[in-house]
Amino acid sequence: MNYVKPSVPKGTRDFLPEQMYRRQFVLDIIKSKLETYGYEPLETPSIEKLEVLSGKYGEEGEHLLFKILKRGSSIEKVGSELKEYTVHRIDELVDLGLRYDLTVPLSRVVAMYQNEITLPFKRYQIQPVWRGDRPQKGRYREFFQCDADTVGSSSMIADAENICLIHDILSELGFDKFKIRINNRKILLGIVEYSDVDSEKGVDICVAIDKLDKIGIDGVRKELLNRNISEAATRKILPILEINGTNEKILADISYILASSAVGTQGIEEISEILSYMDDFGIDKQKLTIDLYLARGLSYYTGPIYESVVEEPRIGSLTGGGRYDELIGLFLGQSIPATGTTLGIERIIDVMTELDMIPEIKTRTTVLVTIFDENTKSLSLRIARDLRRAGINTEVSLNISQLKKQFIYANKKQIPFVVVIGPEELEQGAVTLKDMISGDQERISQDNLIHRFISLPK
RNA sequence: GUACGCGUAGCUCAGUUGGUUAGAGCUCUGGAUUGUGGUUCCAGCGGUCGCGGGUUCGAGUCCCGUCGUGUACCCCA
Repeated sequence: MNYVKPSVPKGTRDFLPEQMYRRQFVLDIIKSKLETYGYEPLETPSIEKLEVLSGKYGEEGEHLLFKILKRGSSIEKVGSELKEYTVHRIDELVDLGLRYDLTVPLSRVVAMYQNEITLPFKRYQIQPVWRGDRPQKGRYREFFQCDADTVGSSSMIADAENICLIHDILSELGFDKFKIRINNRKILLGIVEYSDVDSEKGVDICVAIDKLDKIGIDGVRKELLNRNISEAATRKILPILEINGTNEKILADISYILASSAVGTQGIEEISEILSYMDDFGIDKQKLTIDLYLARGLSYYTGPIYESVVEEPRIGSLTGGGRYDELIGLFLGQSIPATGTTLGIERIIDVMTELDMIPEIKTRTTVLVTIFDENTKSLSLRIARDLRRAGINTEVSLNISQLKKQFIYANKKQIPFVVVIGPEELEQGAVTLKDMISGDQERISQDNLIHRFISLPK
């Protein structure tokens, strides 16, 4: 027989029940923490008009956008009427794209529903996004993100809250060796000003210095020169990357260097304001590091930026975010300040799995009610009904087979209790309850069965 | 887009300088045990060696191509 060899597209995955329990464990913690901060849920479509997505993610991001071919008559016209067809404009073939992140859809929503939304608007959103790059460790083409954003406030309290939220979530999930790296795009602008380079080269400088961790100071030097940054500018930039010490010292040093840059100075003030709020929120200072070379890729950030990393295993950042005061303006004509963070759900799950931080759950079913034969079937179903009405997660055997088979099933799924109702039990008005973990079993009255489970700890 | 690695049973893999009929563990099915799983023992099912071509008396093994997959770069969660 001919059959299709089953497979899923590159970089996508199925989540079987066992994996779903792991995901739910993580997501449940994240959701409840989000709600303690007053963030509210939002969902948006998987597909967006291309004009909404385009031009928001920089050149590289544009490249990774999944674009969707027109469908129905518009694409048939292209395919059927002509044997050969030259595409003159991309929008002849394509007018939609798959969601690339959750920030742009949020911005669109805010711009569209101004009358329904009360500012400041704090929302969270947990949905898949798509990127057309090559999968590798911790990278997929379809993956879930969780974003928490505050729209409509330029207060640094909002930024501090975001950072605090990340700290709380990572702690609650069981991470202790993580760092939150903080910087400010305004400081980076200040550095560009200070180095007397054309402002167009600013992006190149940021991309180069962002790699410090990976390629070291000499690597950055080469990278800068490769990107046609002058020797003189490079000499001014590199010493800034070597600033280290406590957060206070770093701020003092950089503010001395950038004293003549208004924007740089403002960036520094914002960071120290955030740090003071973090103190009020009771966040361990050891977890926060100011990294003057942190740039982050997305082009829409305008102010404080931050990401969190774990030392082991090396997998890149777990979360990333920042302030984007101009993005919503692209949909509105007037700017609305906003700041937010993205939690990389997949990476968090991958890391927690690797570090064995997620309890293994094979099933949430508490009890399997077996069926002995045709005569006892009805009673088994009634017992299952009673258990379910009492709120006990109950599975009932669907096939009448040897008890052995039914026990094997319970064992495989790690269902902790099995109820047997055979001819003897039927006659006595009893059931046999077996504890699959200890192996103990006892015969109890049908009335007592439910009480037995209700007294169990969940 | 660039570079490198890997494709052998459902899964994880072994397979010598190219040489008879391609192996193991796990899984699965049946039995030892017709009212009881997880341990043990016995038996069994399961392979176009990714695909196509080439070299050779002979290819799982060597060469070329192709597809899939993984890793690194770029970039990013």
